[in-house]
Amino acid sequence: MAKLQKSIEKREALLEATLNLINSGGIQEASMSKVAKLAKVSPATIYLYFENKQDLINKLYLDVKESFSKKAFEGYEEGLPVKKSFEKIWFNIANYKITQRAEACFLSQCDNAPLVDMESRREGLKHLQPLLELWARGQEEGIIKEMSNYVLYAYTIYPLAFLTNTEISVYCQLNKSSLEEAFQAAWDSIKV
Amino acid sequence: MAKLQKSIEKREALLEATLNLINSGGIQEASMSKVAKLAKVSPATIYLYFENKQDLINKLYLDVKESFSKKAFEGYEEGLPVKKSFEKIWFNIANYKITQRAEACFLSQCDNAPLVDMESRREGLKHLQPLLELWARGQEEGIIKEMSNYVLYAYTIYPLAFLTNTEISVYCQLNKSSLEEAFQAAWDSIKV
Amino acid sequence: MAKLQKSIEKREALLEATLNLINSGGIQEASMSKVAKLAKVSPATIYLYFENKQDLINKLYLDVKESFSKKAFEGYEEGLPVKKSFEKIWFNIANYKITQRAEACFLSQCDNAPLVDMESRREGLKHLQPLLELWARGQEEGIIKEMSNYVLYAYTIYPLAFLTNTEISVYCQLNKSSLEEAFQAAWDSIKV
Amino acid sequence: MAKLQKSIEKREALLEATLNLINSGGIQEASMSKVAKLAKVSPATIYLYFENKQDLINKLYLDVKESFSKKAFEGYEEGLPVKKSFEKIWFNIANYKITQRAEACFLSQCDNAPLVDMESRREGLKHLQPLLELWARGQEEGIIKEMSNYVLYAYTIYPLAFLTNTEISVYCQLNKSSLEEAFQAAWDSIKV
DNA sequence: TATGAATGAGTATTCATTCAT
DNA sequence: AATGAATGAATACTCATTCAT
Repeated sequence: MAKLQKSIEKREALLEATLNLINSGGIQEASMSKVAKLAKVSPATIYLYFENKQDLINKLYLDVKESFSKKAFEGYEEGLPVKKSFEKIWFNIANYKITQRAEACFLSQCDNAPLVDMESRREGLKHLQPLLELWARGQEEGIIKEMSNYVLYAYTIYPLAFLTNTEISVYCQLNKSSLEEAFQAAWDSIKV
Repeated sequence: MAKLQKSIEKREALLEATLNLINSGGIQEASMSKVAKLAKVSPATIYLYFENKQDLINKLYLDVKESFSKKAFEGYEEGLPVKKSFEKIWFNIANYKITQRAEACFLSQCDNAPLVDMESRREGLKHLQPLLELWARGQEEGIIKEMSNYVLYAYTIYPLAFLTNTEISVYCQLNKSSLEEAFQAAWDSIKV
Repeated sequence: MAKLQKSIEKREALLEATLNLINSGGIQEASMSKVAKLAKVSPATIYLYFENKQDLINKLYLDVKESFSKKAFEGYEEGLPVKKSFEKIWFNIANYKITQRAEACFLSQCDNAPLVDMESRREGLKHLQPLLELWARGQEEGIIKEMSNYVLYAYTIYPLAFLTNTEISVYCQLNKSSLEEAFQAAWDSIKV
Repeated sequence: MAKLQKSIEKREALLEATLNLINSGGIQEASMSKVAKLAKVSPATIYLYFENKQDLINKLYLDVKESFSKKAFEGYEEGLPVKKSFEKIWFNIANYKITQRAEACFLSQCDNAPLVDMESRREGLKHLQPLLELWARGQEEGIIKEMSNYVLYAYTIYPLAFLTNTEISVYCQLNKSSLEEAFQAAWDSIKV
């Protein structure tokens, strides 16, 4: 009860502290003692919750990745037409990236720098499965180009990482209309 | 002469060593002494060529960014039609990312993690100017959608980073036909 | 009863765990948490049975020393002739060192490194009293050289520590005949 | 010259500091930072001279072992009669153990606790070769009992470790006559 | 009695940087 | 211009011990 609750809270405080530190200064700034200080625990306490630094980062990655996918497929039902479904998912993701900027940036960092180990990476990829299936259906129906999943992803989802990037978002704020624009570009790139 | 030449070579050896170390293990693996060892100089020598570690990385970034832009606009002439020109530049970039994978990955890492300071980042962006002008021309001519440069970039150039990514490229090798496919997607996303 | 029994068992499990850890890796490997884990209790539990780490080691020393002396004087009766008695004790000790190698090695470690505090050391020495008295008798009878107890010990009992040492025993296995040999050497060194 | 000299002195200061710390409190008291402080250098400096802590201790062991053997065989000539030669070596060793008590105790600690790795141990044993050869000669001549080297060592050299032990030497000071006594015991134990 | 969680002080080691030569 | 040696401060991680339950 109270104890378990506190334990969970501490774990989450540690993950959050790590996320924030990595986000603002890269791993180089996310030393275990800084993480501890920010989470208001002793350095030794971290090791009650995580095996070591790599484990802490891996777990953070999986944690964030899961929260991301939950949002991504929120309200998604398999029965709807492909474009409608895709639109739903795309906006879900865009929304996540805009509102949970810290998490989104962290994921980008993980995708482009060797922060996370291969196994966690592979684990993290699984979450996308429903989207891949949707694309397959679109291709069967002749709506979506016959391109590999990687290319489809590169032209529809990946660009969002750029647009919601901390640096970029300063100059290029995504409002409702520019978001519609971006979706149109995404769809145009893959639709037949 | 010989002396100056040697000096230049040493500087380049240092930059290359840094690039390789960062690429294979992130900044965490690129300690000054490792850089020195890999470049076969004394740690103290690095400080004759660079102010400090941050400066070394900034200079490396600018260096790579410049080599990248040189390739990107190689053979590009302003007179040609917009699509032809864009195609030229796009394939140049794709080519660079495929053949100079190390450099490309390093740039991705810099774009997504706080390795490089803001000033260098801004400096690095300048190189894209000709492409932005080309897009402006395309928009005047009514060929390219009226979207911000950021969006145009996100849907045409940025996806290449994903497709040539070390991890991804294992599963998704870009041969001639899939590259054509990818270009088509890029163009479809921004053409009117 | 059952409860007391369990308590005693736990104490012994702790002592045994400590012995094994120290034996295989020195005190450096015998951290309180490792001891706890090996004895299958919580670290905090150790402090119910022992004041602190030093106390744990002291108590272990005294414990082992006592078990050692029990064996050493097993079957020893004061009435028998000096040589016979000495032989009995010597073989008792040799036997202990061979069969209880772990305990023997631990004692050697304690005798040569500052693991145990002075008081426990002094306490441990008391157990030898009967042997010292036997020697005194031997000297009175003119059978044993008039040397200090320390020298007598050094040439009769102490060598056994070397011969049963973990490292040495690999190369030099003590069988019945070599044991006889060794006893002869011991006796020759002190007999008049 | 001056530089090399200073370097050698620093290395020796480190070895000496380690020796003293281990001697007075065991390895547990010989932390790298304490060693550094006692040797009046920065902790980082240790790593310019030794790979890591284990290496530091191994090197110290070999160093001391070498100085020990040098003394042990000082003035020893192969031509002399076996007993004379043995006497020479025995008193050399006794002398070393009495005058260089710190070194002697350290060696004892190494022989009885897992401080030093196996390879260094093996390396250290080589130094005894001349003594083993002397014994072999004594056995050929029918002067020394046909016992294994280990037993011969256990009854002649090893007892010295006990007698010169820090604790023991307080109660049992080895003066000239008691030393003669001890030698006699050693010889009696192995002579035919 | 017994514990899991917690911790400040400590561990071995590496860091970016400087300095005498 | 170039270096090897040096370092204080930092690194990830572990320790012996305590405490609320």
